[in-house]
Amino acid sequence: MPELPEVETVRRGLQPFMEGATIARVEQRRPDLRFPFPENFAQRLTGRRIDSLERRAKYLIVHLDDGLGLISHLGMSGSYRIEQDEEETAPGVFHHERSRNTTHDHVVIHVESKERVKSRIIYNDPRRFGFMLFAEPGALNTHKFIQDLGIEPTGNRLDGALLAKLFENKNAPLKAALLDQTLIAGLGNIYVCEALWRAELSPLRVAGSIAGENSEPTPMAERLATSIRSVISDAIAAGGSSLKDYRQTDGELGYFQHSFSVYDREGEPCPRPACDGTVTRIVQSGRSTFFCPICQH
DNA sequence: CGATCCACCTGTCGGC
DNA sequence: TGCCGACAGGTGGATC
Repeated sequence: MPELPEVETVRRGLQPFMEGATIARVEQRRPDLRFPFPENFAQRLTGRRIDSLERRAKYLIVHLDDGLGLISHLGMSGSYRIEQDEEETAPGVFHHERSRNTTHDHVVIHVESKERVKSRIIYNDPRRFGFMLFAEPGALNTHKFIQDLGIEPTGNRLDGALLAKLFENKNAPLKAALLDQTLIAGLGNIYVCEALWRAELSPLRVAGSIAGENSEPTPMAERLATSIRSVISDAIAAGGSSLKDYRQTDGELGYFQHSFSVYDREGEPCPRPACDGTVTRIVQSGRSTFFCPICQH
């Protein structure tokens, strides 16, 4: 599930428990996720204080007090949750906590805050497409998975002119160009579909066609840049999207899935006022694309 | 170099 | 019920 807004939601959920806290113990319950864990994974984390928690594209980066960076990617099905020891429950009072599936809890990080509050930060990932790696001190920006990432679609740096420049001479369809993490970093299948719908642009259109003749941004490039920024910002504000049983770190569901205009809405009427199109599903480079063939050109 | 495809996993859902 | 195939939020790495 996790695209940029979901990873940002996870970062915000973990931050109060991690920043300034000390790692007391790490349980690594299997040798690998998508990749093997680094040598001495648990040992190198144990005893460290956590300086800060950063997000870059869909990566979470935990900055430790010795300069080490823990790079965490959630893949398709990774999630974090927080657990704390419950208050003493009165005898005979049945505790109605939702039973949790702990089958795929692969890493448990035991932390203690400055106020001596103890928490467990648990990484769960059924499909194990996620991974955890180290960036050695000072080497984060030259890490092979980080160094080629493109511009963040948050803030206001991504405008029509920059987008036109990025897509200039690209023959790939817009859908593929928007998913290319070396151009724009953090968009995934859902938010690409949603941004293209907002911009009234077809996912099949050649990416280079939105760049102007002499690098002048076209109205299409301006619309797409605005749409990308708005859909990402709206999704972050809603706490991301919950698909399947994905939840935020506090167990709350994100709400943005209720705001999808086209994603996973095959056969429904196009929600654009005065458009009588039907949301259609096609497959592009092996993945579903949802769009309205009437209003998206 | 850039552009395309596949592999990596488990779980769920719909159809028969 | 049960079985089987299709599909799911991503992307590194192989291959052309």
